[in-house]
Amino acid sequence: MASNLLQRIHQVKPRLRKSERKVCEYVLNHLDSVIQMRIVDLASAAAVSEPTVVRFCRAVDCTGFQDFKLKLAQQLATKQAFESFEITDNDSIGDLAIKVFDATLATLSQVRDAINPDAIEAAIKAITQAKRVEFYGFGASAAVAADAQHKFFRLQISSAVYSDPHIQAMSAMSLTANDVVVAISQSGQTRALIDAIRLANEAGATTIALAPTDSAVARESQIAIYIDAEEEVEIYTPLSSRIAHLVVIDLLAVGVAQSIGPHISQHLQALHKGLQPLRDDS
Amino acid sequence: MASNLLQRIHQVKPRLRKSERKVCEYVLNHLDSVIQMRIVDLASAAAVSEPTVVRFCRAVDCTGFQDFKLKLAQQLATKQAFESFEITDNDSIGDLAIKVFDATLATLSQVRDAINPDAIEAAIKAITQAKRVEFYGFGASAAVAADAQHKFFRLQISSAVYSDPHIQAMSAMSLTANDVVVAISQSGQTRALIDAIRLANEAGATTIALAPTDSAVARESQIAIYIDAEEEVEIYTPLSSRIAHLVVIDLLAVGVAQSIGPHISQHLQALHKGLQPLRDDS
DNA sequence: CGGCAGAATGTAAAAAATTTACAAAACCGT
DNA sequence: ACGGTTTTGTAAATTTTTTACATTCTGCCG
Repeated sequence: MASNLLQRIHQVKPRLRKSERKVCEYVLNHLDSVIQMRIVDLASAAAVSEPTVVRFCRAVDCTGFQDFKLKLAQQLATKQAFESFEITDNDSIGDLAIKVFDATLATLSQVRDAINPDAIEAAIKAITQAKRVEFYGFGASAAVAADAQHKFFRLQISSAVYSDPHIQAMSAMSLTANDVVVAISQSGQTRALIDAIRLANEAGATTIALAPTDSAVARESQIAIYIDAEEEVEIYTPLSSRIAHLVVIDLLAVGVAQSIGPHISQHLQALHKGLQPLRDDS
Repeated sequence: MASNLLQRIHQVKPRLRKSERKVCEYVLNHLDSVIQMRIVDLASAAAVSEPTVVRFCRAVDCTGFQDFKLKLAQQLATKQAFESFEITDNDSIGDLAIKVFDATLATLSQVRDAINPDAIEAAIKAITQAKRVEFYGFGASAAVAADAQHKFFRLQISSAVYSDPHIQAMSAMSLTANDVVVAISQSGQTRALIDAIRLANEAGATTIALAPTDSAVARESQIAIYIDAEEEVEIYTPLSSRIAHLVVIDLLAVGVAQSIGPHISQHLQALHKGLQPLRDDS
C-alpha cells in the first residue's frame, strides 16, 4: 500500500522524533498551504531546520521534499475533488447534473474516509452467522431496506424487510439469539424504529444500525455503523445520505459473500442464468 | 475557471510556438511520467531547451515548472482517483470498504461525464407537466423505482410504483396522454418491462427509460437516459449501476422541484415538520 | 551526581534544479 | 536579400534542496 499518504502520516506520527513531529503537526494543520511552500517556509513555520523537514518526508516514504509535496498534492486533489454545491435557479441542466452528482460523490468519499472497519467486520460476522436477517426502515430508508433485503436474499441468506411499525414490532419480538436486525435510519431518531430495536434486543437478537453518529438509533443498537452526511435534508429529502447507506449495504453484502466462501458465486451464476428467459435480446 | 489544467493545455495548444508545442505534445503523451521528471529530463525528452519548457508552463497559466507539475499532479489525481477494483480473498475489511466505495465513485463519475442534458431536460419537462407518473422496475430496480416514487410523491406529484408485471401491464394500458412512465432497468432487456413500455406508448403516455445505451428498453422509450456502468454483474448483483440510477432519479427530482417553483419548498418544510412527532430526541 | 555513548537536531556548505538575462538563429515582409 | 521581429538556445545567476558534519541534548551507568 504505497497509496495513501495521509494514512501513512498518521501511521508514523507516533514513531517520530520530537522535532519531526512538529513538522508532522504543522503539515496536518495546514494541508492546503503546505503544497505551495518551499522547504524553508515549512521549516521556519514549523520552527525546525530544513533537514528535519527532509527527514520527515523520508519517514513517510517519500524520496525527498519535492516528492512529498507532489504526493500530498495528489492526495488532497482526490479529497477536494467535489466541493461546493449550491443549487441556484439559473443553473443549466448540465450544471445541475454535475452538482447533483458531485454532491453525492462528495458524500460518498466523506463516508468512505470516516468508516469504521471494526463495526463493519462485526456486522459481517453477525450476518454471516445469522439464521435470519431482518431489515427495518421507514420513509426513504424503506427503499434502502428493500434493496438490502433483495441483495442478501440473493446471497441465500434468509431475510425479510418490514416497513410497517406494527409488523416490525411483532417480528422483532419473535426473534431469537441467532437472528440479526439491521436498522436503517437517516435521521437516527425515528421513534418506531428505536422501539423495534429495543424489542429485538430484548428478544436476544443482534442489532445493527446504519445511522448517524450520536443518534438514538445508533445508541440502542449493539453494532453501530456511523454514517454522517450533512446535507440540506429539509429541502430535498435525504439526497445523498441514502446513497451512502446503500453503498454500506453493498459493502456488507460483498463482505458476507466473501466470508461465505466461493460456492456462493456458483449459486449467483446459476441465478443469473435462471433469469435469462425473462430477458429479450431482440 | 482556473481549475482545469488539461483543458487549458488543449485550449492554448494551437496558439503555441513550434518548440513549445513539442513540449505540449510530449506532455500530453506522457502525462503520468511527466510529474516525476525534472525540467532537464522533460527538455531533452521533448528535444527543446529548458527555458522553452518554462515558457510552455507560463503559457498554461502556471508560475513556473514546479507549479505546473503540482497542478498537473492534482489534475491527474482527480482523474485517476478511482481506478482499479479487484476484490481478492485476503483483503482486510478496510481495504474492502475502500474498494467498494471507490468502485461506486468511479461508476458515478463515469455516468456523470456521460450524461446527456437534453434527455434529462426532456424528462424533467415531461414529469413536471404530467398528471400522473408511474415508475416500473423489477428485481434490484424495483427498489430504485420505489425510492423514486417516494421522492416524487414528496414533491406532490401524483405517482405510483409497480413491480408486478401484470399490474404494470394493466396500469400501462389505462394511461393517457397526460401521463408519464419511468422505466428503470439495469439490464435493459427485461421482457416484461419492454412489454409495459409498449403498452404505455400505445396508450399515448410519455415513456422515459433509465437503461444502458443500445438496450431494448432504451430503444422502446420516447426519452432515453443512458446509464452505462460496466461491472461484474454476474458475481455481485448490480452493485453500483443501481446507485447511478438513484442519482439520476435525484437529478430528475431536483430538476422537477426547481421547475415547479419555490412554493414547493414550503410544502417540503411543512412535511418535515409534520414528521417531527414521529421522532425521538431523547 | 557526573560523564559518556548515542541519538537528535541544527549549521553551513555542496549539489541540484530552476529561472533569468542575453545572444544567436530563424522567420517574415518588403 | 536585408532589416526588424520573433523564436529559441546558451550560459550564468539564483533559488532550492540535499548532504556532510558539528553541536547539542538525552538517558544511562558507574
